Amino acid sequence: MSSQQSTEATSDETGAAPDQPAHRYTAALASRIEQDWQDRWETEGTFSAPNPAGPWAEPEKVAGRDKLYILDMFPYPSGAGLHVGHPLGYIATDVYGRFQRMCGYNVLHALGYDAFGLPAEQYAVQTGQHPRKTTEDNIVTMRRQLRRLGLAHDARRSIATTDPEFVRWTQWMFLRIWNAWYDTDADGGRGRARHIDELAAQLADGSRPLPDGRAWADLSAQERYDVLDGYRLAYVSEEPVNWCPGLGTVLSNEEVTNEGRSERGNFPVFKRNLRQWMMRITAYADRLADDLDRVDWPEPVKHMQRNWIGRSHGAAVRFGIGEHDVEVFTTRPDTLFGATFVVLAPEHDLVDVLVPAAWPAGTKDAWTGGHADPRAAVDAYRAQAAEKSDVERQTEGRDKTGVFIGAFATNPVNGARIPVFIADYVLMGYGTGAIMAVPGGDQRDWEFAEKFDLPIVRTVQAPDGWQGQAYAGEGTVISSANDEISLDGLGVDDAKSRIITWLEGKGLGRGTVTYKLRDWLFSRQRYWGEPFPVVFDEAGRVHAVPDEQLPVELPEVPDYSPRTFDPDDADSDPEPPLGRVPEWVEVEMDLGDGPQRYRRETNTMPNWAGSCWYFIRYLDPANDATFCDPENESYWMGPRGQRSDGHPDPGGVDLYVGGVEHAVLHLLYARFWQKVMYDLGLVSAEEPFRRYFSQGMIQAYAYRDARGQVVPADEVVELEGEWTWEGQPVSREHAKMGKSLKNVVTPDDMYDAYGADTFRVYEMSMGPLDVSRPWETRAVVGSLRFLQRLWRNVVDEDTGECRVVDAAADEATQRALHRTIEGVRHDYTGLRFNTAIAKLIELNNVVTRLPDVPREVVEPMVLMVAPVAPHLAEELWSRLGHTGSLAFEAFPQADPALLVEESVTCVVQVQGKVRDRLEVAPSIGEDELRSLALASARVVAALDGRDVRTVVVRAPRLVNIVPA
RNA sequence: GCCGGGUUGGCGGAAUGGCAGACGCGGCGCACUCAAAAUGCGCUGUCCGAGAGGGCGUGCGGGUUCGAGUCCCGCACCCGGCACCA
Repeated sequence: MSSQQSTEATSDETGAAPDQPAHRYTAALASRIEQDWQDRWETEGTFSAPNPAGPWAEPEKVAGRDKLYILDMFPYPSGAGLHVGHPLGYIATDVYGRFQRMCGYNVLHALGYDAFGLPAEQYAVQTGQHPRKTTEDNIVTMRRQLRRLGLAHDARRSIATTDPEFVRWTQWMFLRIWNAWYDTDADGGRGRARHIDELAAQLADGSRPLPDGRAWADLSAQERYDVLDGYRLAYVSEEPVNWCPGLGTVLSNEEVTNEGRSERGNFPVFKRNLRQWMMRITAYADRLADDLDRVDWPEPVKHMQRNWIGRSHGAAVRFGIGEHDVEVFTTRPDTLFGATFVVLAPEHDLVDVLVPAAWPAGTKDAWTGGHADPRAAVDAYRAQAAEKSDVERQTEGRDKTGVFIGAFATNPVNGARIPVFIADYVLMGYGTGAIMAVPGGDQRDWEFAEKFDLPIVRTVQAPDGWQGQAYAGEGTVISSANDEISLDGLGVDDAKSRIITWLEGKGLGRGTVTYKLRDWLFSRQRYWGEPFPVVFDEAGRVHAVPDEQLPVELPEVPDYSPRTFDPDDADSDPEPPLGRVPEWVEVEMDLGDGPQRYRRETNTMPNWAGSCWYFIRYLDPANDATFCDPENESYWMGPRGQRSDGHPDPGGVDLYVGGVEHAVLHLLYARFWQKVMYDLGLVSAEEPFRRYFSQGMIQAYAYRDARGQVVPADEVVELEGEWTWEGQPVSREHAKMGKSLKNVVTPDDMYDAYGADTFRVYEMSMGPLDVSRPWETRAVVGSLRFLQRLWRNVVDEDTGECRVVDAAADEATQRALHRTIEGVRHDYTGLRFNTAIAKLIELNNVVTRLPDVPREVVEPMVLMVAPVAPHLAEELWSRLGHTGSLAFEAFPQADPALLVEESVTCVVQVQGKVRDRLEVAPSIGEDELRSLALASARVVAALDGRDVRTVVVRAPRLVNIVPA
């Protein structure tokens, strides 16, 4: 802020610069007004939203009004505090909420904190400070910063995911999910989650057969447990993860370098199966994909979710390998005749069974990786593959690697004997972990075939002039026939269904649906998260902690870091921080069959857990009997009949605003969680977010000197188009705002130099809400000037008196006012705040030019400004003689009679180029306009004697004359 | 690599397939002032022209259309996500 402050600071200190008018709208005055109104809103409870039921029920305020539930993605309370990028979405939802409140809605808007997470834990590791302390301190700081923004939130509803009462219900919901299974037959085949006891009952009475055909009565307790466990929506399983013994933690792919080492510490990382909690989100794949049709979300975000779920129809085909079978998954069964080898994921179970003792005759040298026998080749290749991340393995264009495993498969359609490879471009996590390679139709297979000298057969006719290698497009099928079936001459789709029918008839395969979506890995080896509300008995079976004992709270630990191991010890097992507190882990409980010893789960839940349902808790945060009274839940989130497109409304939050970086994971997890709760009858909304809007990011410039060192952005000056710091030239780059880039600007800087209202107006006028843009402090003054001019139109700067007159406004001004009302309503409704503000500035500029300021114009203008600059508007509203807050005043309505224009400008083009403009009546007819245009001297000159071929008339705005 | 998005004056941006650059920042000029600041008024895409006026212009290459920033095809660059950062 240093560069601006020289002038602003003096006025701040003295209240007003010596020769400035006493009642000018300065940052100092703005701050006084803002804090006064914030105090008043707080004492009067202006923005406390009434509930229909429970302790905050105010039925008389709920009756007769529509409700509107507005939500922001809640922040992580970071120790770095807020920068000017964070409030963007909060301001936008606040403007929208204030606008809709003035339009008569009962608006609910609150903000909580997503307070579990790694940064507080890492800080704890470094300093020994308990994460709860750090987190609470940070929340206090953020609350203070946010209060100065003047957000119309119901502060009673602000909760943190770390609050014991919140954790209690998160754990309670986890147990409901654990105690549920997905009945794929329910609801006409759409499927629905049901209580696990209903499954046990079906298995017991025989209405649902056991997978292996045995009778329920014949099973041991352990066997019954295992069967049910295989159905639960939350389950424990061995899953491949990036295990880093040197750090003692599992890492995300992002934290693993291309060399297969940890980004932090540069330790080796091993791909290993570890025991993890999982959520069976895949059971919901179809509903998660289908129900996107029922929500009002940006199309690109729906697209990303559909791609993430990745539903594809294909076939599972059995290839015989000796006496074994391997099932491959393909989306292109029509290309089966072109399959010239089989590739398994290196981790595939069958590999060990299939590997022979020696290379078979005819093995090419290139296939062996230089190893003397297949076993050695496979082991070496697996070790190499284990060091790569999934992203890296799939990178196209990367040199294909793999090794022959010494076995041959039989292509079921033509009996061809084709070699079996393992290669890391095939992933265990997708399909069956095995593919039939069709180099003629798949570029990755083509590259592999070329490298390993394997045959290439085209089965789809590529278009004329095809220059590429593999052809994956539409076309006519060729070279695809045996004694029983021919696909030749068919299109791709027909060939697919024909071959699937044939495979099913022969028992060689079946049509399938597969998904890219994988089950959700739900456990973390961390301290600062929700403990799992379960215990394990001596047989390793899971038992729920009884509801009345919730929440299971985190114990104090001697050390917040996990146990670390010899960096090369791939076989070590993670020991999370909770594992180091034996007196917490070992517990004696009576779960119905007498006191017994149990072990607690030492993993914790991921950060996502709380964010899957926090918005439901806002509705009824003081309720200690249940997570939310059903009457409150259905009032704020319940479905409301049909959507305009005919789909049934799924219910949910009315407007959710947040960063597009959450467009896939957070939104998908929350949708899954919501659907489980819906299926179990716990909530009435089938989707959490009826409407979602993704906001852009505020970026900032960062500057580096010649050595590449970051220099403080606020000390960089522009000299003749060059950026310099202390006289040295520096380079500029687009970046995020962050301490390490020395380019942070905070809301507090803005409050001090301009006031909160100016800051709000600037953030909203920078551009459309969904577009990212760089922050530029020196442009903020434009918003201050706008508010100053508005202030000056109402208040005499010298006397402080109201200078508004009661005489009527002239007609042109009235027209301008009503055009503005119409436009601003439209823009606010569509979240186009930047253009709304532009229209308000234009209107204010019209008023500024008038000799007297008429009340009938300035009052609606103040009301229209109120959503973006609420404190200033409240102050002006009271100076205009009103008592009480304007928060519930009706938003102005345009008079249709004043919206029709007296005359319009008609553009006359010759061949699309503007040559003349005519002022005409809005009602002018086509023929009259055509004659007028053809008579124009400029048009005649532009035609330069050429004949007229066509005249396009779009009365009253445009005529386009096309010469011969 | 895969999925999604973007590219318009010196800068942020505006524009239901119909006047490109609303509004704001910055810059220039004028008024007020002893002066400066503040405020008000005017100009400000670019090139040619004294002017009237004209040529060119929305990342690059093509296409559709009476007419394209906007629609279609191809390309370049930048941003977001890729499942244990949140």
